[in-house]
Amino acid sequence: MTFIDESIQILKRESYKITGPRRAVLEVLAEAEIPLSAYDIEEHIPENIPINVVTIYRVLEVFEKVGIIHKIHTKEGYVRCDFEKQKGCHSFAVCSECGRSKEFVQKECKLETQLPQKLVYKSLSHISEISGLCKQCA
Amino acid sequence: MTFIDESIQILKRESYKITGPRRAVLEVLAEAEIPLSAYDIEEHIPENIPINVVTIYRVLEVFEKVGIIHKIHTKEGYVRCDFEKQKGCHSFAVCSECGRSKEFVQKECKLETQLPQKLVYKSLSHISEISGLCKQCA
DNA sequence: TTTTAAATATAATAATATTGCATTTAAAAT
DNA sequence: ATTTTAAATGCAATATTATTATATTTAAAA
Ligand SMILES: [Mn+2]
Ligand SMILES: [Mn+2]
Ligand SMILES: [Zn+2]
Ligand SMILES: [Zn+2]
Repeated sequence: MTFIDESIQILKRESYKITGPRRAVLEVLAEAEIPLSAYDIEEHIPENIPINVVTIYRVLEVFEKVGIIHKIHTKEGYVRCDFEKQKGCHSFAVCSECGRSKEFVQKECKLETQLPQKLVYKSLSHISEISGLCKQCA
Repeated sequence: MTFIDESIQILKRESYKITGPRRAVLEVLAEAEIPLSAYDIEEHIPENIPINVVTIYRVLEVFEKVGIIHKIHTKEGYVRCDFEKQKGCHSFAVCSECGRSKEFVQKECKLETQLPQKLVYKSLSHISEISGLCKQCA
């Protein structure tokens, strides 16, 4: 199952329409090697079928909501979800130089359980990103 | 030792000048309850001694570099460092509603050691933020 | 007090994000 | 197939956030 096919399946299940702009953004993200911003994506869309950047912002909002993309905070961009790692903690290793990133699952994520009780935050979600140099940039 | 005094000490040790704008930003951050952006900080500076927002950007850059503030990625703002927790992993619990955040140390942060070897990222640093609702917002 | 590199202010520009509204369209209903 | 309609998009305007270049000021050392 490809990223695009699985994403379309999820969008349909969540009652979102499969539109040209959404397909186009999926195709860009499917090929991307690094996190992309809305404007980055706009630049990667084929010139013959341009898509307004406002639409891209709205598409990304939906994609993130249904869980087919992740925001990489240390690079201010989005990457496709690695669906094989869907069950875990959605942690990322991000190259501080070029931005290449890989999702990985922590066998035993103690983060939420180690949250001191006195902070009284009722945990809802968490992000973990490790920055470093990838093979190419090292 | 207050946040301001300890920060000034660190800035001097790193050979940065102690200027009016830097003191003013320290004072704002010392009082802040939530992460503040450069423009947020500008608004909190006393009207009689306004500071250009460009300067605030540059001040924040220095402050982050010397380790007296942290960027909260889930809220796009900065908070003062809790120096008592300097040795740990600089993890944060952040209220998704109001932004109130608290630094905390994971007794045993396995994040970097659990990074799969095949990712070949040579780890340099990492961020961990837990989102949830604080006492007031819950 | 003088000197000087560092820091700041100002102005301009760039980059990123949001809003309201008219128009188009995917998908369901007929 | 055709019609229907809520959802999605395009467009224009605006808002917000961030960066750059350069002249001026200033903290701290000499
Ligand atoms: Mn994931
Ligand atoms: Mn810290
Ligand atoms: Zn790299
Ligand atoms: Zn709160």
